[in-house]
Amino acid sequence: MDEPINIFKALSDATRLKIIWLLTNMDEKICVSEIVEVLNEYQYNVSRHLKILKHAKLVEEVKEGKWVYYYLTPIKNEFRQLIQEAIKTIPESQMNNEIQKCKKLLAERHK
Amino acid sequence: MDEPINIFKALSDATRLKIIWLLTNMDEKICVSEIVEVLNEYQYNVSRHLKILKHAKLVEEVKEGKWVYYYLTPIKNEFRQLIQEAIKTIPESQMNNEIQKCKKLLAERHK
DNA sequence: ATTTCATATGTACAAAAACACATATGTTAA
DNA sequence: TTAACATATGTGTTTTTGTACATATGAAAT
Repeated sequence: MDEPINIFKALSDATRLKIIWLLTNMDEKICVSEIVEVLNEYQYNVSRHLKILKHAKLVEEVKEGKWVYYYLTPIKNEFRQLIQEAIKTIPESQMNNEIQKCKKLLAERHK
Repeated sequence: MDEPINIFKALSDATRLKIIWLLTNMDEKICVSEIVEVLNEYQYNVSRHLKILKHAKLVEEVKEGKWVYYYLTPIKNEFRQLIQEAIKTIPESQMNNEIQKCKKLLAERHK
């Protein structure tokens, strides 16, 4: 019962849900400063929210030089699977311009 | 974005998740006093939690004499559908004895 | 009509969560 | 080695959420 509650709690905040939504839809790992820019949120808040998501085992991190990249924890149970699918159904339109912003950022990154 | 957040928030409390879990697994409408007895929670707390679930549009109510029965709001979108399925995967074992208690109660009701 | 039962809610308080500012840590670049 | 950058965290404050007690409302039973 605790695992689902922690997951629901982690997803019940706009910033955190947006982060998960981004990771889900970008299908790529994203670093803190990119999230900060895309969501237009303070860096310290993003870091704190990421910590909560990590604690709920929704994301994991990998350090590369100065950057810390976050990505969705690989799915290992049906509950997580269904939650992920539910998040996928949240339409892009509800993310306003965040998604375009993020796409642009990631595109530049690959140059 | 708000609808999913409200749903996640509604489900991120043990009492509320248990109520939804019961309604999901009993597949029957349940009245407040039954929930109170099964979950061994104060009546006023159960009422308040039900109000939050109603506000998140997860449940609806129907009044029958002295009793108010609550039931899952009929599913009308994919998001809700997937969330419901996710809740279904939460194993009975994690509900301790609540489920047996509830089955007993409902059985007696039909006599 | 009064009591009893089922449910809801006002109010006060406590606990938890979110936020802001400053600052620390660690890494790369100059 | 110093400066600049990326990220994390300590601390204080505000906001939100959950809980408890008392009480209100409304329906059924006596």
